Amino acid sequence: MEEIRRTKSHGDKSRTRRVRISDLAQALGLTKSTVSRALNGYSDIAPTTRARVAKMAAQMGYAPMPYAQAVRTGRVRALGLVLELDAPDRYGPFLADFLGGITQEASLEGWTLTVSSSSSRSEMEATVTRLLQEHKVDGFILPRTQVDDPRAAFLSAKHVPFVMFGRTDHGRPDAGHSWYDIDNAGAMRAAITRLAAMGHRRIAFVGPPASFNFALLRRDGYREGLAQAGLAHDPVLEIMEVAEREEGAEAARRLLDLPDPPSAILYATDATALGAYDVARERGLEIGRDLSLIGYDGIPEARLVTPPLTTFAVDSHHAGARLAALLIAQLRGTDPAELTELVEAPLRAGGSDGPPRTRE
Amino acid sequence: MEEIRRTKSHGDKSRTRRVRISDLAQALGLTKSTVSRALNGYSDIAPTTRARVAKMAAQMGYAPMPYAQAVRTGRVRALGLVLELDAPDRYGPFLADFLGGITQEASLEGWTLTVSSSSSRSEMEATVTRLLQEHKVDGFILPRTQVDDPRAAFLSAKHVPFVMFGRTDHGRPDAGHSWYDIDNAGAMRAAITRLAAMGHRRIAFVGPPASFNFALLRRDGYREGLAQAGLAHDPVLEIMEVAEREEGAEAARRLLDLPDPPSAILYATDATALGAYDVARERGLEIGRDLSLIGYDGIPEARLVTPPLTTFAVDSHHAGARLAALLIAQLRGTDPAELTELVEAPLRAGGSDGPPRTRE
DNA sequence: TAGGTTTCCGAAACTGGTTTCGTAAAGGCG
DNA sequence: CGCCTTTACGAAACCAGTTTCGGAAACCTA
Repeated sequence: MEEIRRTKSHGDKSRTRRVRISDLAQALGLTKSTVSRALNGYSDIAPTTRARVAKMAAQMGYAPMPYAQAVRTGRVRALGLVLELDAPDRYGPFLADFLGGITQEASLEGWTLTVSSSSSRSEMEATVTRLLQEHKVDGFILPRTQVDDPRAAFLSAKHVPFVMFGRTDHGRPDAGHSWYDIDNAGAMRAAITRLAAMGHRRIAFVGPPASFNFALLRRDGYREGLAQAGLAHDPVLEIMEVAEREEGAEAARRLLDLPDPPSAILYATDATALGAYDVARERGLEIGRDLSLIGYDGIPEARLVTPPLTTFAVDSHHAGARLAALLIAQLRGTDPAELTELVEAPLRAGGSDGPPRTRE
Repeated sequence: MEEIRRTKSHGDKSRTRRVRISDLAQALGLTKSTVSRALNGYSDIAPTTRARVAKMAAQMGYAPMPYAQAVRTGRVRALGLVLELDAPDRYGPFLADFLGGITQEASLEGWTLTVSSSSSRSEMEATVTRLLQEHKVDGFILPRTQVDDPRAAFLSAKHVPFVMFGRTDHGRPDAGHSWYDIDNAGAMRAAITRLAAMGHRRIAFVGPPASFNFALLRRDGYREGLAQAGLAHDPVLEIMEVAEREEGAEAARRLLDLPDPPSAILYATDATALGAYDVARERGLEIGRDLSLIGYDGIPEARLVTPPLTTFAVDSHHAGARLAALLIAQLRGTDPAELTELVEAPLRAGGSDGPPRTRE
């Protein structure tokens, strides 16, 4: 660390000086305390004065410096996001959209996003603690909520506002947290309903490792869909622990080699569903006729295969935007228990599903 | 906007009060000005006093509040990153690693990362301007540098420190900017050298649209590699404008249907190289024997195919970390012209390349 | 019209730091 | 040993805001 001589060179502050609240006050013939209260909506300012101040502020391009405000208020208008580096799929191709959604929404309200990362729980706690201690963020967005999420417990204990992407406990009454979630089970039910309406009677399901919360939710939706459609649940047609494209292909081979193979396969993720395309090519099966497929996620590649994969298009951008909006509302005083949103993932029909070829 | 009554409720500040510089000063029997100067390395503090202060600060867990410092210094120890939402590939699977690299390095130095996004140039300028005006960041990291990048020009004009991922002008003397880059051309040369050493004489190249800067760089590397190996450059073997897996497959078909087909194909991106696997399966070709392939990027999926794709593993995490380090160094006063780094992408050998099958 | 309220603004304290400036004490020199 | 520098710290101003408090003027009411 280099020594600092008595007179520290200050860098050239040649950029035109920004307008401060005192400049604004002087221009208006008021004191800065009045201007501050006018701008912050205090009730002891005359409406006419408030309007004058607002107008002049806009005219002079005045914008308060959040850091200076933070010294007094403790709020910096910054949202925090902690990425988990040990996430096996690196958040796939969705991270950019997700971040875009958060930042665009935050930007509209004059907030910003501070991101950090951690590769273990202890590191996460250290990171969060530092961000809070340094007053760099006002609240957190938690992606990838798990059942009984340690982050939620940690932040709750510290009375730090946060919103979760995904609910921690399903069915049970909420713990008063704020969340945004996509109806995974509902999408799977809708897929089964769709396939059953087309005439499919044996529909298989291929899902990710059961350690993922969403894997269980989607599997439950599959089973519920079968029940709704009046179809029996055959355990042979349900394969879990499938994460990669190649594993998805392997699952398809096993299913098609059954004595009574399914006519349709519902994949819990697009990435694994693409493996079925490889198998279809191997075996000369026409997807959408000989074998129907439906995926989930809406990854870009799903549109590019032939025929395009029918899937549920998760809108990461929208998720990010809503999460930001929910957190900002909470930071402005809304009760977190009121800030919950459950949305449906819309179906994006490709050509990968159709009526089963009638056996003759 | 709701009215604020005269006495604003302040939220429950029940969390134990943080130690302030004045607490520290009192505990030491010094004034806060002395403590501040001791902590910031001023030369007019006795070494013994400095040590005493440092020790007590550690003991009491004192950490200055960056926002309060910022009011006076104008520096907030925050790096800015502007994502471009219109990037066609959404930064692929690399964004999480890249962000992880930046934030981990920044965190070590006590800095944080503020990200924002834009979907057009004017939006980018507005976003950057707001971040600067609000003093939310001290400098920027620019991903995806293009030739003659408008962002660099914009920030230069405002005298805002920044580092670029990728050089703007190659060959020409630098404009005094700071950058980090991966030697694209060098990797392609190395690939050709490797294939030539294995005995390949006709090596094709499949590259992305020429509007991408890196596409041209990699193509140049291919050509240089051929020249170094003493091989002729056959324009028929060079296919550009290929971005997706399916297009990569199509390119492979065209090349293999030539009267004198190549024995090896160098793909500028892994995603497109995977298309050649589909073609090999179609035609019963054994990859690594009948057809050699080398890719570039090191995407996760490249390890999972059979045989694994030989590729150049770009280390996004490292790139992020180094960019953060370069920017922080610049913000601490180092001349940006001295802060440049060119790294090689290391080869990650799979089994997709080998000696050509001898024609008989 | 006197007396009590309200309304509305200014003055000043405050936030948590940094930096300038002044000066007492210690050290160097002849 | 006296004078001139250094050394090392304290006092106070400062940064850009917010918030508390007090009081003059305007508004009611009787």
